[in-house]
Amino acid sequence: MPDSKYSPLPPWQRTDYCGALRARDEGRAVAVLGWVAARRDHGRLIFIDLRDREGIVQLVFNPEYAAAHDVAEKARSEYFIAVRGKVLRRSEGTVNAELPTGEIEVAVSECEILNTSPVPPFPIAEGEVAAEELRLKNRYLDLRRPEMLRNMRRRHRALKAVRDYLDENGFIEVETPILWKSTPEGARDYLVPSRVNPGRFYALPQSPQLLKQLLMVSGFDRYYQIARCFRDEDLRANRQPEFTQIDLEMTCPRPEDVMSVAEGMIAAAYQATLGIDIRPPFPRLAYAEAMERFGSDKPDMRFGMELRNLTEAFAGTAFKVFAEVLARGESIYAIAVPAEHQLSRRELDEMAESLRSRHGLGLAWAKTAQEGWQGPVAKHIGESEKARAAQAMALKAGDTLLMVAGDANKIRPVLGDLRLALGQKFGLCDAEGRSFLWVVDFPLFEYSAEEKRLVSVNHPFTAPHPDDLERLESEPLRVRSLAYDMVLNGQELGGGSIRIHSRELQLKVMDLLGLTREEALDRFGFLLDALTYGAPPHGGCAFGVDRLAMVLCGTDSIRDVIAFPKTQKAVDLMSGAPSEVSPRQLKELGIKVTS
RNA sequence: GGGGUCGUAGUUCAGCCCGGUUAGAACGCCGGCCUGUCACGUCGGAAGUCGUGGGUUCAAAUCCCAUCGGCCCCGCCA
Repeated sequence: MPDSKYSPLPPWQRTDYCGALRARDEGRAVAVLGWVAARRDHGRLIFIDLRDREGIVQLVFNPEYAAAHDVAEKARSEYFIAVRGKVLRRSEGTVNAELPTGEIEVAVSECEILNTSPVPPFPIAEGEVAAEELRLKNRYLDLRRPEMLRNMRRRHRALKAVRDYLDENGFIEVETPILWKSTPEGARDYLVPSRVNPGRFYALPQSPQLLKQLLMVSGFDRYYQIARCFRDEDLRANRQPEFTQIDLEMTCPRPEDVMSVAEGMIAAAYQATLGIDIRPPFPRLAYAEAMERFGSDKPDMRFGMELRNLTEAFAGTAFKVFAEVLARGESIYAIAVPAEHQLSRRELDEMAESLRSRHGLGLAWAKTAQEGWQGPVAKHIGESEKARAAQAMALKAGDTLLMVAGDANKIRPVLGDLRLALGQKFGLCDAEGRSFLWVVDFPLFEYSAEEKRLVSVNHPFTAPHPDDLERLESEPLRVRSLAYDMVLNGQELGGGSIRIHSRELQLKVMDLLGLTREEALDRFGFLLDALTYGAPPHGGCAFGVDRLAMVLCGTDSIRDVIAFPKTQKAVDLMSGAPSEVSPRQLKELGIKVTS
């Protein structure tokens, strides 16, 4: 008698998923197949909780069916078994209200073990979380856990909704190459050697940016793709070397048109996954205002504690530290911690020390009270300045004022980080809160001190704001772009821009970025040529699928929404990738490994 | 490249500061008993390279150094 374990075909087909059985199925003869989640052996009566992707159902093995009962005695956790039996309504008092299937059970008449299992390296159950290293080494088991299955299904639902939405709005899904051209600007590329062209390399795309622009030149009018993107940079809790973007592009849109499509898309994803009704349009906030009020281009607006500019309030101050900064034409910004959230002297000192060591900035703090300001700097600050500051900040007695002096572009982000840290510390961020917004009017360029040249804030193909075109050469740093980022709770979900569709303007921007004509033609000649052939105005956006899935699943780790993620050292613990390859493979590729 | 943190039965963790008994607990696992459990119960049992290497010491899970790995962060991510 051959062991059923070796038969590639199950003895019978399932009629129902375990987790889908309900009281309405009472009396039906059913067949279910699944994994043993738990076994309770009462000697004569045996109960097995059988799990499949839809949930758990209780099986009852009665000694009357001796053969099935014998098999059940041998069954262990995570064995894969097939049973046939009858759905029975549970008697009064044995109903399990915790389970969706708890009103019924399957009385088993036939049972076969289709495969056995060693004791799993960690429990496969709701609410049990093992060390992540173990989970990643045994990812196929980790994915058996209901939470992970739920996350992956929610991700699927979101993408399905996005696809349906974009299809309904006339977008055509087009696949673009994974093996493509290295365009060294931005993140490091993953390179793939070409055997047929020794010494040459493909690059995996950091995004399909240029390809989708070319599709607009081709006349697709509206394109989208669920695109895998690759960036060889260090990993973070929300960053993997390969990730997925919803990439879309349209012909002749205004920024509002792209934003409106994106809002509808996100709303569709929320509706499909969580049944939550998101109501666009989202507020628009200019970059300059975001920096001024929140010290961030992706502000978390679930709470206040906004930055205020106190430069005016301290004009003519006798406080030396501030006076020196003001003399240099720099600024003083502050945030006020409301009286209901008190910081200890020690916490304030630690905060100051952290600012000093990480940014070389001093923190001037003062606690306000009826009898005046308290703190190390209080006595150096004049009463009229205090009054002006109090008015500017709308201070109440008991508030703590945190002030930083220096170059506005440097200190505002520092205060912005401080604001976020305090918001977290005091639990001001409502976990259920959803604060969507668009940040618009980004600058086109910023100055890179490291490279001593202008660099693109977004990417080199972003169109300048038409109102600022005449400043392009004279004051490039004051030119805004037609770019927009969607921000949710302080995290960038996606962003995009209207692109440059004129060869001349594109060459001018590349020139300002320090690219020579030759370099521009060498790297981007195909794009520049394409633009000459009646390229229509176009623009679009890209959204991070993984980050969206994180938000929808309520997790802080991107690895919880990716089936087979990599560790912080970019290793796949399950397969061992990246691994060494044979000398023969290397030789064929003309590659010599030197380290 | 840098900073922080964790690594002890299959699992989750305690023990580490202040070195000294046979390294403990819970869950899981194995065996016996058990016909209404669902975290079944009950009786018994097995189970450890204290990440690895070196050093200090009469003696190291414990102190020191190095190293490997997981995680978080800075740099990096147009």
